[in-house]
Formats: sequence, C-alpha cells, structure tokens
Amino acid sequence: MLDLRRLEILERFANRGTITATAADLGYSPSAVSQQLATLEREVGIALVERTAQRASLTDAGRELAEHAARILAATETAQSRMRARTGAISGRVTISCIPALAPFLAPRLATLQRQHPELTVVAHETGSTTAASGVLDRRYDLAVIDDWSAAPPPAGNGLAVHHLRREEIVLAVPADHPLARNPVPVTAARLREAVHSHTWLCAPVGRLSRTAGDQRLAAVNATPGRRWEFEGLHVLAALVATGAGSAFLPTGIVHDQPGVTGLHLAPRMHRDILALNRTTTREDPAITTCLGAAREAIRRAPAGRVDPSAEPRR
Amino acid sequence: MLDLRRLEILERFANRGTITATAADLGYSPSAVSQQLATLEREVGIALVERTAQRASLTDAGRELAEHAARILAATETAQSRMRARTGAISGRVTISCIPALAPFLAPRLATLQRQHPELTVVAHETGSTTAASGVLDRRYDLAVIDDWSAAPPPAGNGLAVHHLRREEIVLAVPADHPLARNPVPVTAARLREAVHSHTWLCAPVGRLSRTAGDQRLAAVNATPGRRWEFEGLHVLAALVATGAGSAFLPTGIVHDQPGVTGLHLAPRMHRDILALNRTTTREDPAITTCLGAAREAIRRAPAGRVDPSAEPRR
DNA sequence: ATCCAGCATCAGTTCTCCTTACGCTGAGTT
DNA sequence: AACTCAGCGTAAGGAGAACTGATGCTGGAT
Repeated sequence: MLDLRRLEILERFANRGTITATAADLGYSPSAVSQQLATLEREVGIALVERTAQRASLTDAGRELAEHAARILAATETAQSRMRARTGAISGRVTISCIPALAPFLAPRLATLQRQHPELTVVAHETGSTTAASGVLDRRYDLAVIDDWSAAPPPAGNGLAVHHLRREEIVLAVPADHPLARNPVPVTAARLREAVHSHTWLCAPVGRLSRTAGDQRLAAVNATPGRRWEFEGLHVLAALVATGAGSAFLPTGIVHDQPGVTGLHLAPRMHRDILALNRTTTREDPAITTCLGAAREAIRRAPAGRVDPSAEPRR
Repeated sequence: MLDLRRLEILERFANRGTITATAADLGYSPSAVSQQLATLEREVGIALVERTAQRASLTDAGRELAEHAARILAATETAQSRMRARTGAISGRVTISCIPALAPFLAPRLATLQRQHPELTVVAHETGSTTAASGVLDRRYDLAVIDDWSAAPPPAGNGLAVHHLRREEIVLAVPADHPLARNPVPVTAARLREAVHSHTWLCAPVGRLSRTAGDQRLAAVNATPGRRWEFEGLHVLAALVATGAGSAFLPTGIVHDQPGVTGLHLAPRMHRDILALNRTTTREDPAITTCLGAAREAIRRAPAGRVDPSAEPRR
C-alpha cells in the first residue's frame, strides 16, 4: 500500500526539483525527504530518482508516478473538502497569495476573518499573477488574487476555479503638468503615439503581465517610447509619474492614490481584471469559500479611483 | 492529510458492514479497526460510524467518504500497477477465485506458476460466480474465473475487465438407459417438455446462475418438472444423473467426466461462457496478466467433453 | 438465566519516521 | 590550488503512532 505522504513528497519534488526545496515546502528536513523518497523507491521496486552528489532528478518512472500522485492527491483533497463542507467548519490553514498592489486592502479583511474564526489560520503572501496561478495548482497556495491584463477570457478547465472580482480601467497616467493633462479628453492612437514618443515611458520589467499588455497596446498603435524606464510595482510607477519622470499605463485605483498624477481615458478603453483562483478540489471547502468571499468583498471595497470627470464621456 | 490505510479500512467496512469482518479481511485485529476508524473520524471532524453496542454502521458522511476512498484506492492501485508494469516483476500476492467445477484444472497451473516465480504468492479460493464478481470489485479477489449462463453479453464499464476464456455447450444430461439416450438426436422443445415432465429434474439451488438459466430455458418451452431435486455442484448433479436419479442441464465438460450419463444436444443450442475478471486498475500488473494467462491456458486445456457423435449434426 | 457476537477501552510493545550530526561531492571563487 | 558552499546521503537516537491482547459492556438468541 503506497503512502500518501510519500506520494505528496514525490509530487512536490517533481515540482520543485531539489530535495532541499521540497523539504522546505513541506516543513520537513531534507534528510527526511531523502529517506522517504528512498523508502518509496523500495516500495515500488523501481528507481524514481537519479542521484548525483549535488543534484537529484526524477527518472521517467518517477515522473509518471508523480503524475499519478497528483491525481491521487487531488482526489483526497476533494474528499477532504467534501467532509469539511459537511461539517461546515471554517478551520484549518488557508494559504493565500495576492498581488502586491491589492494586498493592503485584502489583509485587514483576512485579519477580521481570523478573529471571527479562531480555528482558522490564514497565511498570506504577495506574489505576481503568473507564479501565483501555478502556485495554486501545485498547492503552494490555496487561494490567489491575481490580475489579468489580457483581453482573453481567463484560463479554465485545468483544475483551477476562476472567480471574477472586479474589472479596472487602465488609463494613461501623466504628470499633472503634462500638456495632455490640461486637455483631458480620451487619448486616441495618434495622441498616444505622440505622447509616448516625446516622453519617458515607465513600465514594469519584462515578463510582468502589465508590461506584456502595455507593450501590446503600444505596438498596436505603432508607438515606440522615446526612452524606457523599468521599475517594479505599480505604485512605484505612479510615484515616478507624480515626480514628472514619465508616463505609464496604470489602473485607475492606483492613479487615484497618487496626487500629481492625471489619468486619461484611452480610446479604445483598456482594462485589467482582478480574479481569484482556487483549485476545483477545494471548491466546497467552507474555509476556502469564506476566504474567497472576504477577498471578493475586500476588492469590491478597494478604491476604484476615477479619472478627471471632464475626461469621462457621458453615455 | 488523510491516511490511505484508514481510508482502505473505511471502504472495506462499507462493504462488509461489521468491524470484525473488516478486520478479518485486512488481517487486523478488530481493536485496530475500531481505533483506526475512530482516528479517521477525529481527523475529518465528523461522525462516520454510528456505534451501538453490537452493531456499527456508517453515517451518510461515512458512506460518502467511503465512496471517495474507493476512487482514491483505485487510483493508487492503478499507479502501483503501472509501476509494476515498468519493472515487469511478477511478484506479490494475487488472490484468485475460481468456480468449483474448474478449480481442479486451474490449480496445477497456478502451482507451476508459483514455482517459476518464487516472489509470487497465489492465494486461490473457490467461489460462485456472483460473489466472485463483486469480490473482485471490492478487492477481496484480484482475479476470478466465473461462468456466465446468460445469453447477455458480460457486464462491463463498471471497473471490471472481462476476458472470455471459453464457450461450453450445455446439454441435456440423461441416464444412459434413458429412452432419449437410445435415439440421440437434438432435443427439441417438445421432446424437452416431455422429458422434463416425465422424469425427476435435477438442478442447483435457487440463486445459482445455472439454476436461473435452466429455469428460463424450461419456462421458454413451457416445461414443468414432474419432480424437482436441488443439489449443490454440477459434478454432484452429474453423479446423480449417472445413478438414474433424473435429468439435468449440464456443460459438456462435466458430462464427459461421468460414465453412465448421455449428453444430448438441445435445439436450439444452449451455452455457458467461462470468463475471467479483474479490476481495470490492475490491468497492467504483470503478476495479474501472468495469472490471467495461466488461467486462460488451464481452461483451454480442460476437457471440453463431447456428446455422442451421432447427435452432432454436421454442417 | 446463560451464552455469544460485536464493539470500545486500556496498557504495553513494536515499529515507523523525523531530526540532528556528520561526511561526501562537485561547481564556482579567491 | 585551496576554499566555500549547496545539495545529498547515512547513522544514531528519540518521539510518536499503531497494532495486539486483555477486559468489560450491550443486546439478542438459546
């Protein structure tokens, strides 16, 4: 009879790649992981791990067994969730990831939740959207609040349940003394091209969703930045805009926080979606659904911001 | 993290109904089963077992968790089979059930197998077809050789892999000095009706497949036995026919063994199928497939019997 | 009234599993 | 070439889990 704990160790090792990292993830010592993997190999009677002095990697058999393990673990998680749904108990440990920009709004709600349910332990992390999504899938997080800058519908059908929390408008953020700020009308392709070309362009490092989406938008209108600065964090970008350092694409909620920054509608409009993710296996877990509700509420109440009313076309 | 062993205990308990029987099945003491179930309840935080002084039964939650457990255990069995398929090792314990009439032919082959593969342990039981089929499903047996008297195609799609080993003809077995035996032509409906009515009818107890199929055949030709005797075991029935006690429907292989018995073709013909069953989860396990091959071979070589050639119509 | 089957509890022993400590290897660095 | 460090494995020890056997209880059957 295979042991679930060993299978979990194997599956985690398949995701992480080193014994040390696996051990850290699961709260074991590396030695324990090594021993458990060795035991598992003995049990199934076939080599699962290729061992070098400073590197261990999975064999084909190990990879396959890890895939089986993932299925088995998903089934047990479903069973556990169903049982917890029956008790209705809001308890246990829920690990949540949130994109940094929204974490300050989420955290107080989670704290309240934890006060209301002493049996519940919430562990919150700040993570980017892409790593958070895969982190939910491989059980590093149970719940993730992410943003999605793509116009495409959210990913689905791969074991992730997606919940739409909010849609935010993305505006062109310029310093308050920028020429465009004086004439706050929606920024057309031509205006955008001109503004980007004549000003420093502020954006996130390559790989961020906001960067990818922004670059796509610039490419669509054939705009090439005169100069490009890369900074981490949307709030940082907003602060830089405020100092007159350049312009950027930013969500209204973030522009709103920052005095000295004017947000201008884009024509056509641009958006990002705030989504929550959890595994479908935990869909019925009361602890998860409660945390999800708290996140939904928190994001709903986070300041949405508003651009200069005169730039807001009436319809 | 739920424990697989506990889940197995729960699932087995769901099938057996008592703690004592569960313990016997799994090779534990009843005390251990009781304790493990209690631990499992504590872990999931909900009552799974309703305890009376001398009866324990599952709650709704317990039944549901048992169903989850069955799925999980099936997944692990699949994983294990895949791993064993990779090693190709013919080892471990394989529990086989065989209908009594064929067990003598199967046993020597299994003994040979065990001699060839010292790592392999074969545990053989003799069981009727219906209990054997459910026994395979709930993991009391890994492999079962059964007979199927129904004209219907074998059951499938419920987790059982069905293998057709042989088709045997069912003949009307009469004492050698029976009037019909002197004129060995296929027994039509009219002749059958007459023979059954004027002679004692020998058959298995109610519930046996052979009994059900035989009764259906009799009902189809509107034949009512003058007198009916019920005995357990096809060989026993054959022996009774030999003493002139009555007539019966019997497979050719069994008639063949028994001197003093004449087998007469039925018109239309009647058959039973010899099938082997195993769980689809063990489909790839080399130990299982090897045992299955041995069974196939054993049944193929078992005496098929032949009725009086003059009764065999040429085509 | 007695017996018996079935279950729970308790104490004890065995065995599993994790941690700590230590040694090894190979790559990058000084 | 020596050093440093990350990663892995093994050995020993201790904590905890789990099984067994004994005991006691309950309710139905003899």
